[in-house]
Amino acid sequence: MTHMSPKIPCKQCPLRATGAFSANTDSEIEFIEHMKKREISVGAGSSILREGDDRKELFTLLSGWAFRYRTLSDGRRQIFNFLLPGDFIGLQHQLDARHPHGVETLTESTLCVFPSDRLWDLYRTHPALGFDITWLTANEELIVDENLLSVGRRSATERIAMLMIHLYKRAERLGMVEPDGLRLPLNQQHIADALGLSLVHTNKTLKRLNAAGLYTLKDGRLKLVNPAAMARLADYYALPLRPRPLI
Amino acid sequence: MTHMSPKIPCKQCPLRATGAFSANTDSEIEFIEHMKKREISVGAGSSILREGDDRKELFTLLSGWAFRYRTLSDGRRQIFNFLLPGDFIGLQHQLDARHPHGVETLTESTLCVFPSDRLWDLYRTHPALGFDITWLTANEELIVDENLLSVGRRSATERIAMLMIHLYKRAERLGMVEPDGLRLPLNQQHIADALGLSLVHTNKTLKRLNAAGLYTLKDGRLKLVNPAAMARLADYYALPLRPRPLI
DNA sequence: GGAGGGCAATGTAGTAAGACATAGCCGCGA
DNA sequence: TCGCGGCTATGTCTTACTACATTGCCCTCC
Repeated sequence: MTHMSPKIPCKQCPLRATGAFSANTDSEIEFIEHMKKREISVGAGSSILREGDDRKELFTLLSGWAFRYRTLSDGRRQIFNFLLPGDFIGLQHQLDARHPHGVETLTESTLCVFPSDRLWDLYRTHPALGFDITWLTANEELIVDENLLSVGRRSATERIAMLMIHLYKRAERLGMVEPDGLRLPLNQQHIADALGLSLVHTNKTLKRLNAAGLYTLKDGRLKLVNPAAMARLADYYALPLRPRPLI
Repeated sequence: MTHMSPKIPCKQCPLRATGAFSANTDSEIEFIEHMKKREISVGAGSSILREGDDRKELFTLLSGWAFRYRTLSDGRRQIFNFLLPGDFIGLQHQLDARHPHGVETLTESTLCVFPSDRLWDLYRTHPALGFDITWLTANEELIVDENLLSVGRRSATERIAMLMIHLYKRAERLGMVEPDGLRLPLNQQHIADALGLSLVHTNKTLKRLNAAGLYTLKDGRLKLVNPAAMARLADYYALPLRPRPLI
């Protein structure tokens, strides 16, 4: 399932070509490339990190979709966030001997793997990269805040509208939206677990939103028919599009 | 309401005396002290940051309680987290021109104020402090994750149990628990807004937990009668007690 | 071609939680 | 001493959401 891939040189990183990420100096990119231990490719539904793991590694999702979650001891699961290319994984690990959450892929994915014991070197020799890592962490927190607002205070309909528009915008920025829509690899159980809803209620609410003509979903391709109405429904406020760091 | 206080030298910071925080070198403490622009004291219910603010400042809560929240345009409010002494405020601001959330005090509080344009200097000249800031950010995210798990997947009873034990443990670590219990400056509306519940339902659930003998709350003093039962109810997992950074 | 698994759709019934209204308590200030 | 505002308490009614059960569709695998 998991296997090593030939290591793509960071200088030719396909993500950097999208324009969504901020530039780095040659020295910084060399450092990242040197720190990058290997690259792995995994299938859909693979576990990258398990809850309670003590693996000391950091990852950058290079391609594919994944999600971060945690389960209660009786099996109830909450998805914290969905991960898209460029997202950084594993920092929480610094806080505890074990990983507080799990990470699982939704599609075939490739990931860059970094040993976490090089992290301190990174801060010491390239403070700008250290700053970038803080940025990425703060950004992740911002998204979780937003999800908490959804789950805590939005209705089921609003939550789904919010999730759709939010994922759509994030993917759009990475150039993942194609003419026939966005390939959305979530099933209804994922949506339910991300939004704190039951599977059945998610299904019914999705149908209602669909019947209202707000979106179409054919063969896993999502199209927002009326993004403005969707955004209004969700009380969505878009952050300005600025290049973001990439490690 | 807000007024400047005489600046406490960081070396004699009362928080450092609690033992809950990790040590810093003299040079680091000098840098922090130099970066600290001023100190402010505010009353209970003061707004430190408003949603949408464009103030470019960072804060450390030196004493008192506060909370971080956001409101939807129709007024529904979600509290993301409660802030205790030592918590760092304002980093999200780096991501956008405006502050995505508000911060309000629950008690009289004092805060250290740092200009955010010194932040880059901090990373450059004291990488270990940069690392600490990442740590604090990741830690905040961890707590929000936990809250999202509560609001998304725990029952009302479990949510309240979780909130109580979580706040209790955090406060305990800072030496804020006194023989007659912990001074808890939240009202039921705060609890409701943090847990995604209505005020009425919060009230009834509190009463039930109280009747079950799990806690007592007299004159704002919280005591956990049976912390183990509370923890079991909440499926609570405590992070190991390690010293944490302080800026 | 049939069995089986993963997923969406739908009906029914039950319940946890919300909405609304009201009342009591307490501290505070005029 | 009275009224007022902030907070907790409680009752009743409603509903959004969950739990459970079933059906149907589309794959894939033998």
